[in-house]
Amino acid sequence: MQNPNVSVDCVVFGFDKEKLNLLLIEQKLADKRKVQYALPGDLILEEEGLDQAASRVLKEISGLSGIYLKQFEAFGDPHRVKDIKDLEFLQSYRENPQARVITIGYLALVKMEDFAPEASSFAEKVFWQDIEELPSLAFDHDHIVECALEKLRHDFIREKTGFELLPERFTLGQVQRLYETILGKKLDKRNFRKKILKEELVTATNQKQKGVLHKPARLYELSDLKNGHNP
Amino acid sequence: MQNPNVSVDCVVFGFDKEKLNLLLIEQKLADKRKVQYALPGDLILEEEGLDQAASRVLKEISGLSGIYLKQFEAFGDPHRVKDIKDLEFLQSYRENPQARVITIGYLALVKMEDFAPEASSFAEKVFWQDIEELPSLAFDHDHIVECALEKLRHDFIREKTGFELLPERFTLGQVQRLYETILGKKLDKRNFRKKILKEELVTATNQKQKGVLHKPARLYELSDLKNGHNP
DNA sequence: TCAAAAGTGTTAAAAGTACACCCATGA
DNA sequence: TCATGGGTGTACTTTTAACACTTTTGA
Repeated sequence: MQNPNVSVDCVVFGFDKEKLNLLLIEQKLADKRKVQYALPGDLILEEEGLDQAASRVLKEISGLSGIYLKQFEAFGDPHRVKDIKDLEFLQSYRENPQARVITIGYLALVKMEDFAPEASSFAEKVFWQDIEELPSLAFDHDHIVECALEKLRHDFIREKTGFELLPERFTLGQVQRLYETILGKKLDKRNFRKKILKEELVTATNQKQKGVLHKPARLYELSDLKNGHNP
Repeated sequence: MQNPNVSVDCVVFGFDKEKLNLLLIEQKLADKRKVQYALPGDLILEEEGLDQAASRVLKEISGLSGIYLKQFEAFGDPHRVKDIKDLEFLQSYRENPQARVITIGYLALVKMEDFAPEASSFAEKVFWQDIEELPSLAFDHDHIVECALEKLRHDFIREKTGFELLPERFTLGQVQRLYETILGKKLDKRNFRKKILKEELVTATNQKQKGVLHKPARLYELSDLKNGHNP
């Protein structure tokens, strides 16, 4: 049974070696000529925890599972539903379409290639969207995404996290590009390398890249240390 | 009209020049021989935002207003209500005593002397309690308080906040004791002074303490800078 | 004259920042 | 032979951490 007043919304960022993308759904609307984009999210069930709800909802809507979602903020503006389109959508899919809903925002960051979303439930489509080119979203989802991005960058800087976005073996250049993508700014190559090697989160292997049209880079892997305590 | 599923709980820390205290209520129970302590908190109203609800609830229960409350986390374990006493309490004060409630935690830090709480609503008493000697609390409030403390310390370290806890004019020793109280550890006097003076958040006055039984300290006040953009 | 907190500098280590050239590869 | 990203070191600045003695007051 659904709780009519509390939902979760999942802000799932995907990294594809170059850009940050956001997982969005296209809502199924009665009038097929209209389109509306939104975050994957839905009401929680009476008997589940919030974290659990976030995982379930994400899976039901997009097919994605095994993603570590972290709660980041609750949104409870009484007028979160801003648009006539939002109301139409709610009328199709909610027992109490006019009930006030407080939503709990969840955040994740994944390797895009590992997750191929497939639409189901009330999602017509599910897809990755470059965050530089986001469309306007339903409800207050624009605002939720903004808050999530801020939180992501803030956390990224101080936790030594994010290596799970890289392939099993990776070059330091790839790591640097990951950091640059997420933080949205350029970093100095030599200083970056010095720092990351000192932290000993990565270990050099004897392998090198092949088939690249430049000097092949040494491949690294996660140190055992770091491999141990990922969330 | 109350929303049966969403509440706010306020974790209000008070600083009294020496110790950190927590604002607690003693719940009114039908059986007067039983006592139960809890955070000030209640269901939100259908037409109010979350921040608004937190302020209202705190005021209704404790009489305190004008406190800057910041959301820090949502708690939604389906079995948050752990105790028979909790149920008794809910039966007295809630229309749907068995409804599942998700609560949004709010955090504040104030100068204790500025706020003299007065119990009303379902609070028998409201009082400041030294956080070193907290009793066990109702629902999952122990857990909420733990999370709040962690958040408080984390934020305190990096935002240059907390000066609002000091008197209008204060000594650097007082500032240091404030930091030590909140962070829960000793700091080096010389390094602390160097740092705080460099940041230029405080300005020396020509006044000195009087009537103290040691060398009187110079008094400082907030710089105009800092006075401007407090939340 | 004593107790109690105020006040004050130096040094060493660590961390951060800026910066420019050669290298190995496949096309 | 060229375009491309890989790879490397040094000098400077800033930040942090450790540490001990003298001063002023009221009791």
